[in-house]
Amino acid sequence: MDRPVLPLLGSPRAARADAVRNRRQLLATAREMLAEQGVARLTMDALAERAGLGKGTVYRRFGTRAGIFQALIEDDEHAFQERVLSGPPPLGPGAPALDRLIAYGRARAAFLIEHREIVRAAIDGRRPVPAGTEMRLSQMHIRMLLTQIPLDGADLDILAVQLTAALEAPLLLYLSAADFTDDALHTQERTARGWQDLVQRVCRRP
Amino acid sequence: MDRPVLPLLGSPRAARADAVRNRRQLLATAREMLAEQGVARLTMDALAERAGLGKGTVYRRFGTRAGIFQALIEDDEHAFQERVLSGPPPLGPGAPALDRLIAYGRARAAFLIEHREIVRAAIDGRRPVPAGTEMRLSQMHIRMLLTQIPLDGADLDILAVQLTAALEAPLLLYLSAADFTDDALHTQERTARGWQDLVQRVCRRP
DNA sequence: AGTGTAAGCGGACTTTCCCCCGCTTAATAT
DNA sequence: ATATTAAGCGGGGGAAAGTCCGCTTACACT
Repeated sequence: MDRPVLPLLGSPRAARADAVRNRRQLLATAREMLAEQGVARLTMDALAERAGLGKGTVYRRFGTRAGIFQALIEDDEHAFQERVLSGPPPLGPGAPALDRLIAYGRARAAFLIEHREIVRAAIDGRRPVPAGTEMRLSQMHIRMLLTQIPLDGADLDILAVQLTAALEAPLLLYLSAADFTDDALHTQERTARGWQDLVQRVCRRP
Repeated sequence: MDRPVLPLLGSPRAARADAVRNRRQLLATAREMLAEQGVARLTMDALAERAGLGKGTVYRRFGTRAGIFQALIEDDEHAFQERVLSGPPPLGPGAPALDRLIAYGRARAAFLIEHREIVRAAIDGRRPVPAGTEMRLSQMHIRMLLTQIPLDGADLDILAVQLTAALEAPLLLYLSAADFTDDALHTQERTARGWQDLVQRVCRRP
């Protein structure tokens, strides 16, 4: 019997059990090594060996070294998105869109500072401002909120990209600089205030 | 190009002739290889060999692989900054600050698209080099223009960082995506319009 | 259960980045 | 001119990223 030529959308194939297991194992091991030895010691070879797997498997699962850190962040990001999508206002639904936008910036700044070690490692090897998938979620959320605010004649797609970058830029700049330790909270707060000021300016009517 | 070192405050020493010569030689060779063989073939070893110099010299001059691309951009950037600082209005001095800001965004977008190949290579770099120098100039200029616009109670440093990132984000996002070729001008124009809209919103009075 | 097959796995191999450090040389002082 | 010295130079080498491809195995369909 001929097998279906095109699998229907969303069912290309179930992920194999060993693949899922190995992915989990690698992420867990990566977190251990990160906590114990810091970012620098987390090499692909060391990770593979400590996880008891082959190097090829690490690459199959994450593609690049930066991919590991992105995966780690996305992992944590799930809980964060949960709060954003269905938590209490003003972050979650129920508050005016502008308030949610401001709250989102504040929460996002806190999130990035809280995970600064991993974030730093993730941007260390890749794109400066737009940093992969994590940013895509931010962008989508911001765009969604923007649709609920009257902004005559604005290009929402561009505006969402601009605002997402504007939100993260001060933090990424800070994290890119070497030796951040003490004034993290100060940067976080200043970023949050700057964000609030920016979106209020952008969204107010003339 | 001469090194952009500030000779003002107690210059410790003049740059050595051979150092300057080698730097020029390396940049020229890098441009050749870039044009002939594309980005991927431009390795530190290959560059050194073709330039007839040692690997150590390449590393000494540019620090990292990404540093080469940054140096190439800065080279071109010099002419650009010339126009910005002392060219005709509205880009150069003489026009209202808001108009200059808008003109700057448009010119910057054109510049980045024009040099898209190199910019892309610089983005792909592995590690942050001395600093994102290219961006710093943008930031300083934008901040300078902002001081000439009444913006009550804004944190100018943060705002400059935010706007710089907002300006470049759409372009960098586009350049990060693989296979850009045809719709470059479209992206450029859309970015320029988006920038104009953004700064007008930010700078208008309530 | 048996079987076909696509996906996953592993680890040796290649590439290339970046560091190191003894030797050389240009700029300056005597 | 000669001596001094700090900066520059070179290329070997370690280390880690990323690739390749034959072997293995989980899953789906009889």
